[in-house]
Amino acid sequence: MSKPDDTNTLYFAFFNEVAIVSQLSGRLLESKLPEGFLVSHFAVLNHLVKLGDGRTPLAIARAFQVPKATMTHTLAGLADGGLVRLVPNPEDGRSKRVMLTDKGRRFRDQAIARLKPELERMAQHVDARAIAAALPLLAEMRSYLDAAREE
Amino acid sequence: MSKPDDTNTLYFAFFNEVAIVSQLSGRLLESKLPEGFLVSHFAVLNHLVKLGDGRTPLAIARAFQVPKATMTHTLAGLADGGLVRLVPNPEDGRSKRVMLTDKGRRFRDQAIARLKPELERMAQHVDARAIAAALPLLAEMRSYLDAAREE
DNA sequence: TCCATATGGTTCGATATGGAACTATATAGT
DNA sequence: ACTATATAGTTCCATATCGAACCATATGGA
Repeated sequence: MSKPDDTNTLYFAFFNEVAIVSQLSGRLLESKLPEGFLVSHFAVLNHLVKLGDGRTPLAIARAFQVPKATMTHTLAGLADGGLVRLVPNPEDGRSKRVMLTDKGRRFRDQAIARLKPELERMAQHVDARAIAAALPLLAEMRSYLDAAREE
Repeated sequence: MSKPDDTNTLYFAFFNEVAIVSQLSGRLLESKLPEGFLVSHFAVLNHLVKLGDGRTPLAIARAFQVPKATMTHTLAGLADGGLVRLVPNPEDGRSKRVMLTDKGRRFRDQAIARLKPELERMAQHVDARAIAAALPLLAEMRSYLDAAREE
């Protein structure tokens, strides 16, 4: 039961914190990756490991809510490094499928290994249960923003 | 009491959601700003309105956790648009103070006004109380990451 | 007072980002 | 079959980002 202005302030504060956490966590992760690799590279590899490869560039772009031009570039970087292979999609001549290479899997595993101590330290300061509790809200907000975007 | 691997997964999921919400909210805000203005511009103006102007570029950079080179550029954009003025800092010859202009205040007010309907719709789908409940966690995570960064 | 070092800010350069225009293929309607 | 439209992906371009090197001023010894 707050006044509208307070509500605005609340949402602004929320988005502000989200932006800063995103900023800082990205930098932290990047500092653990080999020179020249970005969060986006890791995120895509991780996505493919977790959900399976063979997805199309567009599907991946949508999963991360980035423009497809951005994903083209990210995938090119991964392909340059031999971490994924782009193969034609037999089911659709316009499209491609993104396949993980062994090197890509190893890269992802190594990044996680290098991050592990960091996360363990983090878990001692920021309670995992609180993280778990906040996840549904973030997912809800994501899905709302995603829907709002297309209107 | 979960296994370490699950904990890793949890934190990754959290940061992933945070990154996407940051991405989407930024785009949404930007779509309400005049051509050529970015979230970073709005964020700085809002910061100055809320906490008072006269701060130094470096102080603002730290508040948003961006490199100082980035803030130099953001402030240059704002100054170009006449939304802030950069004046010498009488207390420190190396430094400057960032002053809001009337135009800057109006710009910020208008952006908020244009965003208002959006936020009201949002509040009907994503409960303000959940937002309020999640804020402390985000702040805690921010502050942890911030501290971890400097080690 | 001088020097060493630290700090605020800018410049430079290399790269990521994302919108718009484009190409190629697919699908739907006639 | 033919045309119109939609969709996957790339290319192009303008701009944001950020690390590193740099300049100017400040501060703290000796």
